[in-house]
Amino acid sequence: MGEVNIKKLAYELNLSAATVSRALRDSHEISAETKMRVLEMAKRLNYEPNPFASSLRHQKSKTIAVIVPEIANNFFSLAINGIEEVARERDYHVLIYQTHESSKIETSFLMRLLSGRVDGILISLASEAVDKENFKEVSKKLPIVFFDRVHDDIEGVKITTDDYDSTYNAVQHLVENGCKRIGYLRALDTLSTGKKRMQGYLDALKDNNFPEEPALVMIEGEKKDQRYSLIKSFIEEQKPDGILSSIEELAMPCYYACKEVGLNIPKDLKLISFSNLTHAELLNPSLTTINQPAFEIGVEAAGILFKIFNKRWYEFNETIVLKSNLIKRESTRGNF
Amino acid sequence: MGEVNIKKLAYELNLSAATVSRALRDSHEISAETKMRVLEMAKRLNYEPNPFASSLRHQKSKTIAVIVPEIANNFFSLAINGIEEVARERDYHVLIYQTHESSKIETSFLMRLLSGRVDGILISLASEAVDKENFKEVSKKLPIVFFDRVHDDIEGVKITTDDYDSTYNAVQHLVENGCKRIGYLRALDTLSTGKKRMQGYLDALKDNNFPEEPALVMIEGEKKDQRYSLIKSFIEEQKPDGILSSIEELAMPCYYACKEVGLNIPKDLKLISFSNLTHAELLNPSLTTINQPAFEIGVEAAGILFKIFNKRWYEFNETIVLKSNLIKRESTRGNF
DNA sequence: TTTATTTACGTAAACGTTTACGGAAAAAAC
DNA sequence: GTTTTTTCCGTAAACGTTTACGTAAATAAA
Repeated sequence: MGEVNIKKLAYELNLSAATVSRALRDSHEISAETKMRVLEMAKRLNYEPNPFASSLRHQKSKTIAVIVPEIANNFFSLAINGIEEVARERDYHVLIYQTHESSKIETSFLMRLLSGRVDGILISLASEAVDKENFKEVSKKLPIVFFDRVHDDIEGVKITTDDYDSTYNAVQHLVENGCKRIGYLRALDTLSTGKKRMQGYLDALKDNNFPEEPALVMIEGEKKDQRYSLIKSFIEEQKPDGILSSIEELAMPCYYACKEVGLNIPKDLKLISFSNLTHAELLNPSLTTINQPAFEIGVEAAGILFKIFNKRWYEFNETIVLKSNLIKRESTRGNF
Repeated sequence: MGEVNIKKLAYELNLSAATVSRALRDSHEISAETKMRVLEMAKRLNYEPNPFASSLRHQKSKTIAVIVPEIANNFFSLAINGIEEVARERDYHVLIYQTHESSKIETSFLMRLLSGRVDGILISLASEAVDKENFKEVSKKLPIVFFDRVHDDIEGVKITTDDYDSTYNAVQHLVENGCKRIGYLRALDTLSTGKKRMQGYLDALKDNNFPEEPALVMIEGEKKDQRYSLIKSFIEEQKPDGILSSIEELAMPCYYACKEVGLNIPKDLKLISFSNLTHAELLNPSLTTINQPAFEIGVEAAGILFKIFNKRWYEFNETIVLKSNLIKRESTRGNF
């Protein structure tokens, strides 16, 4: 720990600790000359205030927590990027936690954060079913902002994208390009994020007078290593001519599966997916994506959290919806 | 802040705060029965110890800082993933900071961390020239572990990959596949990480009796938005038949540039790059990569930091070198 | 001149936790 | 039965910072 503290400064300057403290915080009850002296000495001795003493006294930490399912994910790492930038501007610190989609881990993080270690939480929910009571408990004591992965049953401030419109428009795009059997790779189905994406898909089908066909919706199993084989048999059995994937992680295996099965994208099968892959353009074929403004979501989420800090936060209950971009590329090109 | 603290617990239990504290830490001088009572009450009242009070008292934070150039980067996000997992196992918290390659920001973070906010630092250096004195200053007070982006002139514990061998072998691979003019996209040249990569390239050329040709080394400019045009003119003017890129960010523009210029990868130009792209396999053509074990680097770096916590850390001065993988794919396939 | 106000600083308590020290009671040793 | 040891708990101080309160001196108002 830094050995130079306020007492040391005070001693060197022949002042009281109180005066030094006030001088450092530019209090009006300290003379300009004294302030000068204190500032200089502080600089000379490389004084850094002890954050724990401050936090203990102030009951605030100048720290926020970010809880996400995974860090190593194009969407979340971009969102964290945005969050970090906003936090840095305000001299806040960012703690980071990943749940690996486990609501048990998620809950344990939340409970630990009730200690006051952070002034607020930014969270993107794990896909596992959540305990709503928990969030009520936490949000009574701490401002929480939910982003992207949200749940309708949990009250609070939320930043999302236009999930329903995104899938609706994506299906529309597939229909326009001649798809007759549009499969949906479903994920996040415990969250409203997932439900809305699903609903957009369903409604678009209905509006195009497509028959209802539950088998065309592939539901992800428990284990990630089954994804590939699941998708492969889905393609072989259901023979879709278009696939809309609700997450990037399910779209990539489609490439491999199609190669394996001998299907050409987009000639035999058109593919479109939510994705924040930087180089979707360079894939073979380039992937038509629903691109979420991940960085902006992070900026927005952090921004609103700081707004909340300055007001009585429980008055907030809005949901901010940012628009995703449908970027049309080769994987959905041409008609059959 | 959590309203229930040790004093409250003590009051409810008719005990002193000291006894409660000791009971919670399972001290031997508290009877089994009292411990039970305390634990129960703590659970019932949802007691969470105030971390700032503890930290203030203990002079340690149970927190580590991770400083990286960018979070939204395949390599760094994976490394952070590894770090977070190790930290979680030990009930440590992870603060995250990004420098955007600016050594000024980097320094400012380091200085702020001297306050004792963290028990140790994991850092991957910004590519801008660094002030070594700064690090000496910091590392006198705080354990630092450097990973991947390291600097020989800065003493300390380091986790790197076999940068020299990686580029050496990559060049060898290009030579074996018939390349005669092998260009190098240089980056990180202020760091030993970059220097070693460069040296591996140079030595491999020499060992293959290639003439020295400085023009074949493209040096990155200041601005990132110039990358594409720089690379394009590099390819047009130097007409390399093989390119080795020292970072992923310089390899991707090659794809676009080749398309623009009308060169076929790998027929006209073979490409190989350091990269942690998850789906390098799916690029068009799939990219031959030098894949760094990013996750493991994170795990290793965090692991050694925790080892240091338990010993007198300034006795450590090792460099741990993990092996990268050369994954051969289409972008270097075939002979001319 | 007297009184009121302002300026500039010091004293001491508080934030919540931990721990050195002390001590009463119980248990063990003599 | 006395002494020593052990068990179990309380008191109080400390970590470094902040701030309510107090106050002496300087200035302004009367």
